Amino acid sequence: MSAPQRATPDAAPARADVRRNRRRLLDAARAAFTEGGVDAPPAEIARRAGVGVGTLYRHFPDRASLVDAVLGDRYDTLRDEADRLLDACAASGAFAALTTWLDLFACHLALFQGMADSLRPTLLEPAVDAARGCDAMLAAWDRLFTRAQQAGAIRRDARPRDILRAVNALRWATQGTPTATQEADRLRALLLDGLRYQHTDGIRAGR
Amino acid sequence: MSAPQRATPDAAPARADVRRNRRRLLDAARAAFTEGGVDAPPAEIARRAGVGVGTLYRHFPDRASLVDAVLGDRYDTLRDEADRLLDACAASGAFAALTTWLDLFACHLALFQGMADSLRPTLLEPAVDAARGCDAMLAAWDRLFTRAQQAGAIRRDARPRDILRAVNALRWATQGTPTATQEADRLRALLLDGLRYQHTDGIRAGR
DNA sequence: ACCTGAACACCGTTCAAGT
DNA sequence: ACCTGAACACCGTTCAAGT
Repeated sequence: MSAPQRATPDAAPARADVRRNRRRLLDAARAAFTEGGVDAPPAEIARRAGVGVGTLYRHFPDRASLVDAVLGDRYDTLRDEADRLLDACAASGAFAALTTWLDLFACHLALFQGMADSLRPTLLEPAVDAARGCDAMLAAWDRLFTRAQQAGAIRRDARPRDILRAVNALRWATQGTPTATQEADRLRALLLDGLRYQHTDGIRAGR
Repeated sequence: MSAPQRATPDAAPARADVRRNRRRLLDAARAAFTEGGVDAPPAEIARRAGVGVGTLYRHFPDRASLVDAVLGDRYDTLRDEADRLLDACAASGAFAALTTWLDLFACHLALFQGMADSLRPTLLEPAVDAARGCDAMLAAWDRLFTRAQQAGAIRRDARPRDILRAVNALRWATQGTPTATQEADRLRALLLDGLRYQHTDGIRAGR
C-alpha cells in the first residue's frame, strides 16, 4: 500500500536537525541509563536531550530500540572477541577462551542497571523477543561453546544458551549491592566449575 | 502517644466480618497469584474477594505482607524439612540432603510467577528488606550447608546465602517458558556440580 | 517532514463519607 | 471500628496543532 521503504532505513537521515536530535537523544539516554538504569523515565531522557517526548518516541518507538541504539556496536564487538578467542583456543585452551569471553559478557551486563532484565527475554528459547542486535554474537558464542565441548573441556550435556542465561541470571541476583560485580563473579566461577566437571570421570569430592 | 497495642497483633480479630474479609482476601489473592503471578492488580484481588480496595490495603498495607500471608507457614515447613534433613545426613549423606532441600526450595519458587523477583531483595546481604517470614528457614539452611562443608561434601569457599540467591536467579532465568521448571533444574544441577567440585583435588576434566 | 507537549490511558494508593 | 470506591497521584504513550 505505502511507498517502498529506503534500502537503508538505519542510514543517517537527510535533515541535519533530525540527526542532531537523534544524537542528543542517544547522549541523554546514555547519561540517564548510567544514573538510573535502562528503565529511566522517557520524560527525563527527553528533557535532558532538550526535545519533546514525542520526538523520543518518533526516533525510538519502544524501549528496546533505544537501549539497542545506545548499546551501539557492543554486540558486534563481543562477537568479534568470540571469534578471536575461537582462533586462540589452540594456544590457551578452549576452557580459558570460554571463561575469558564470559567475563566480557558479564562486564557488558554490568554496564547499566536493569540490563539483565532487559536481556532475559532475548536469551529464552524460543526467543520471546525478536532477537535484537545480538544474533551474530549468540552464534559466535555457540561456536566457541561447541569447540570447548569437542575439545572435551566441558561436559556434553550442557547447552550454550543455558550458560548465557545463567550468567545473566547470576548478575541479576546480585544487582543493586555495592559488591555486585565480585559476587556475580564468584557465583559464575561456581557455575563454570560445574560446567567443567565431567560426570564420566566418576570423581566426586564428597559422598 | 497511642494506646498500647495488643500483645498478639496477628491474632484473629474479634469481629467475625473482619475475619471473614481477611479470609476472602487471602483466597482471592491466592487465586489471582496463581493466574497472574504475585503482581496481580489490587483491584482484581479486591473484586474477587467482593470487598473494596481500601479493605485490601487495610488488611495488607503492602504487597509483601499480602504475599507472605498467602504463603502462610510455607517457610516454617521448609525450615522443618531442613532440620529433618540435617538429622538424616548421617544416613544419606550431606550432599544428598543439600540437593533434596534445594529441590523443595526451587519448588517453592515456582509456586507463583514473580516469586523470584519478590524474594531477591530478601536474599541479599545485607538484606534490603526486613527479612520476612523466612529468617528461621535461612538459619536452618545455613546449618545444613555448614554440615555439608564440615563433612567435606562441598567446597569451603562457598557461602550458604550465595547458593540460595543463585537458585533463585536460575529460576528467574527460565520463568515464563513452558519448560521453565525442568530448565531451572538443569541449570541448578550444573551449579551444584560446581559446588561439589573441590579445587584441592586438582582434577579438571579439560585442559 | 518533523517537533511539541497537552491530553489520554492506566494503575496503584489514599481518604472523606458512609455504615 | 471498619468498609467503600471516587478521587488523587503518577507515569508511559499518543496525536492534534504548530513550525
